[in-house]
Amino acid sequence: MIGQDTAADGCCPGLLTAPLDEDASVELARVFKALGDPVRLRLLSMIASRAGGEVCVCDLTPAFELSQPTISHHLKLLREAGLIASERRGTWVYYRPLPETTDRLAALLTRGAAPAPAGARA
Amino acid sequence: MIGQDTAADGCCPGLLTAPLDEDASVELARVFKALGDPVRLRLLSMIASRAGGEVCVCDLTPAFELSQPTISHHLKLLREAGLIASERRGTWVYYRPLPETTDRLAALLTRGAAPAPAGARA
DNA sequence: CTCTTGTTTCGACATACGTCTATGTTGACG
DNA sequence: CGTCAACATAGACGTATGTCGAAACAAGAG
Repeated sequence: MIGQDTAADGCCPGLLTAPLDEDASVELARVFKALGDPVRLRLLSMIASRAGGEVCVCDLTPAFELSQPTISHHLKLLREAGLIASERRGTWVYYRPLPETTDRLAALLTRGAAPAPAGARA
Repeated sequence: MIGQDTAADGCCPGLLTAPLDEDASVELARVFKALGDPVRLRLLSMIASRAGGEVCVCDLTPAFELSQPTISHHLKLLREAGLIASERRGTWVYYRPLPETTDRLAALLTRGAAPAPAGARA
């Protein structure tokens, strides 16, 4: 839901080398804003550290002193930012990381990155 | 102003491999929150693209359709997040990037980074 | 079908955030 | 000293965000 298909993305040259297009800044800010909360940061971290497997909400909730709806709300924001994905299996919902998005951010924040040389838009 | 000297930082193992300490998440969220606004993202981008030199506010303000105090406010947030630094020279104030912070973020978002193998704290 | 458990959605509310105008502060120049 | 220009700060205002409790939804068990 970020910029996987927005052609005017300007994602690749990196944030630190070119002045960053206005549309791109809006898209990008959406993702950074999703990371701009301690709870969401910890949630993402907990989910991503299980790089192969998934985590169900029932495992995440007790780690915080917050109500279950609040955790669910934060997970929704992370999902809408394209940072995680969810899948329901039986009674439980399992969350897993979407590394492409964090990879993209890491590349953007890396100096002189220019990660995708030729039109590697996919 | 982020975590250059907070010992309980946990900055190094990377966000995606270990569950991320609670204090660290607060510090880190502060930086991401600073990036979670299109205007600040563009400001940082404009400043960082002058990697060697500086930019004065008078060059930044006209690029946006916002009042000068608003730009000043955003610059202050970026400064408090440790992403940029400012220096007054005569009438003008020049801003320059602080790459250490963005480097740190990039490392945190990189999978399997683990840049500091053994207890390389500081 | 009903009941129980896990999860999401819905309103409501307090606080934080982005923006503005007005005012201060700092330095250059007569 | 007075005035002007560049930035910063202060206060105000509307909107967004984080949180909750209550209710709705989904799926398995009896």
